[in-house]
Amino acid sequence: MTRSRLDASGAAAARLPRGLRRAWALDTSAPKRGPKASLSIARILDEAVSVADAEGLPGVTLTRLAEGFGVSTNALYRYFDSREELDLLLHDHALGTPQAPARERGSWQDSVRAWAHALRARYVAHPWLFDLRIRVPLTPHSLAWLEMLLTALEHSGLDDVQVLRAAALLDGYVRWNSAAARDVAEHRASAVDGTAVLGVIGPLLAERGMPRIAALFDQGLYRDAQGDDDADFDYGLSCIISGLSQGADQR
Amino acid sequence: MTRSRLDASGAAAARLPRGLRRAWALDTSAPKRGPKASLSIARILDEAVSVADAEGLPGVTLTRLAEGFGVSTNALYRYFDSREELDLLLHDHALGTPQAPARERGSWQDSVRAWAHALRARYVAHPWLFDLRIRVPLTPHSLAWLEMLLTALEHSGLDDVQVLRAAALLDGYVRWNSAAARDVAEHRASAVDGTAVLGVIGPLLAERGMPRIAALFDQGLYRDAQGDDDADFDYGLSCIISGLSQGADQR
DNA sequence: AGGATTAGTGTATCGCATGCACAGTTCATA
DNA sequence: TATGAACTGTGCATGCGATACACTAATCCT
Repeated sequence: MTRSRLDASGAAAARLPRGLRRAWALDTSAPKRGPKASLSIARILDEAVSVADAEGLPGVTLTRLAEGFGVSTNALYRYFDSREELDLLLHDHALGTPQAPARERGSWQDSVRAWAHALRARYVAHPWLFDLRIRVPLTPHSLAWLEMLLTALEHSGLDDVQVLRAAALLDGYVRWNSAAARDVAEHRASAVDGTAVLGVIGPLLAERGMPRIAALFDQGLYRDAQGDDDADFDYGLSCIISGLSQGADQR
Repeated sequence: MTRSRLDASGAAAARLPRGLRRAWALDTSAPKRGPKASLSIARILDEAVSVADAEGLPGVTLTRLAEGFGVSTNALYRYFDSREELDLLLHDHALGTPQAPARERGSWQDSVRAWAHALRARYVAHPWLFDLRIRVPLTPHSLAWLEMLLTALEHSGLDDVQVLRAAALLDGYVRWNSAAARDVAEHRASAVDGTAVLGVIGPLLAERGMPRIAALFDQGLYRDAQGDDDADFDYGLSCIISGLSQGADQR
């Protein structure tokens, strides 16, 4: 994979990290000599997604993937340069293409709401996405989702800077909320029996100057809140949208 | 560290994961026989924080810590059971005690704002906290911060369920925003020169059906936004608080 | 004094990413 | 049509981090 494999935009693209080049499909030309590749990055990513969906990200190991394909571990390095790059591609791959641009009819608030629910669905489908530590995902699908959000915000009346901030806020909310919901759900399912934990910590709270949390624990709010994930999500989303609307009005 | 080392609350506490027991200082009694410990979990945590502050979390390695103390790696296992437990304790340790309860005077909105800024300051001081993957931090300091937030929300007029949701929303916002700001800052600083990346990707965006992001890139909004972290943070915070206020009014 | 406890050491293992040299393929060109 | 450059995949080896285990040494209760 030398410079010669780069297409037209190659000159500048050469300065991009390999992962981004691959993510944007900037290395187009297929090799002309040598054996045909038995795999493809796409197949590898599909497999990785399957494994991750089934066993979580820790199950996604180069060794594991290679076994799945019946090749040696190092063979995979023909398709990406490092585990880190694989992670980046995996992230973008699992995120997928956002659904068609928000419907024209309806308020921008509704569009944003729809966007948020759609993105959330992706995270629910691939909860391990949060275990991938992708700092700044300048990848096609990531940005495509952002583009959709910007579209939804187009008639919000917010100025450019505000739109950017709103997008960051909304995107962050969806991700954060989804991650938190997943963590809590897992905790409930796996912990040393969540009840036992609360049973011990609850009483401690009052002793240690945390009466309000203690009260919440007593009321069982920490426990019974389960299943209300959707309602929780909508509540926060409404808050944010309502806050944004107000900001837009005040301009 | 057998059952005999547990204090009064020991019977029930025995079901708690070791890490939580230690975090809540439920194992109080000191050993009566044997050599004196040359270290303490507190010293280890202090050291770990120093290393993490200086070199990031990857620098925090059992080997590294042990070297710092001049003991063997395995000696550390006398103070915690696993790396995972160390991480939990480290998280709680670095979070620290929240400052005194929000001032009495002022609106609840101001209290919340102050709380958010205070927590954010902690994350700015220890950016590696986000690299620690603590799912559900039922630890003293974590809950202490939550308690402060609940205090601030006490006169918000929100009902119990809403307060819990508001707390999750605000807490999540601070964490998410701080993490994102850190990631972007790091990216700008270290990337293959952020400019080069944008220079290549920017033109691609228009070609690939993302005109709005392309426009943002053109305007340099992605680049120039730097340094506005505080303003960005306040904008989002205001949105949320304003949204919460509205919800409270409508009740 | 003696044994139970506990701290710290040394050695070894395991999982995982990864570097390197090499063998086997395939095709463009001389 | 031979020949070698361009490629794919293999085997072997290394390094790092966490962690198990067996052992020595210290300390104190009885």
